[in-house]
Amino acid sequence: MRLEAVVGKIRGRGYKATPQRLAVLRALAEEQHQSLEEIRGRCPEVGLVTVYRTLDVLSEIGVVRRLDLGDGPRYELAEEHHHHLICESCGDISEFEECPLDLRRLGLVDFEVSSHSLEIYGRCAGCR
Amino acid sequence: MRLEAVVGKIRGRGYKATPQRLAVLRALAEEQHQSLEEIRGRCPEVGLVTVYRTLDVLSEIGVVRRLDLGDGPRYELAEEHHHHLICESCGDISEFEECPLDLRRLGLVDFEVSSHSLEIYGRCAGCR
DNA sequence: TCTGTAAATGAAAAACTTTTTCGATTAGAG
DNA sequence: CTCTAATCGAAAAAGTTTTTCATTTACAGA
Repeated sequence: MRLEAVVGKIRGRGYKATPQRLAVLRALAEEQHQSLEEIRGRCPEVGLVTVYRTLDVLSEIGVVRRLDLGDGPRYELAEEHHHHLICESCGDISEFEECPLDLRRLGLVDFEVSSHSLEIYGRCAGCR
Repeated sequence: MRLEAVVGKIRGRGYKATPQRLAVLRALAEEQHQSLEEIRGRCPEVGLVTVYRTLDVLSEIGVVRRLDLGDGPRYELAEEHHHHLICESCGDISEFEECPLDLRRLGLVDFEVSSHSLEIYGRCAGCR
């Protein structure tokens, strides 16, 4: 999703497209699954509180996804659906798009699924 | 896993089976995926710091699993492999054992999988 | 383009959560 | 029964996130 489109989404929800929000968005676009400090490092001109608030707003409108991969919260642009592969040895996080999930197999008759998350833990090639 | 077996595991790793640890274990046995405060409420005689330390020890020896389901850390006895169904409306968490996952489909040639977690979010029957 | 106003910002403080420190206590091996 | 390393609890420290509030600003409407 281009920045322009996100700006439209922000305004459409009655929020303002401030320079700070754009700076955070640009920071998020540089790399997926960043911690708060990593994001901050990419837009040091934005105050800490504003980064927190911006991530809240962007999550609320569905532009950002908050992750919990075991080591504190991480954030990423919610572009395409994907999952994470986490190396427990070096901490490296990578992504994969294929979703090896067959929800029909579960037979969730009374539950209306809106999303799911899948994380795979193990040792990456480099660490083996 | 019976309490007795866990005690053996604790001692086998060089840790001591203290009354506080047993109290935390009993609290964990009462309900899955509890928050720290819920656990504390079930064993108020154990100091806060000791609960944290006990959860660390029990996680280290594989008796406890720490979860991140979006609302702060939760802990549960790592008995059988299972996943979570989270209602985004009322916050209710339930479990399911069937694992609708086919890891072979992913073709993770260089990654040695040790575990995985899967969470399904949506609206439960009662909230629809 | 200008204006008015609700929304947003930043800094400081508050509120929470988790970890560290350290002196006192205790499980459990011998 | 004794001894000692492990553990405990309370207080303090450290770290994280939220709230408060006075000031600034985006942007809709004139």
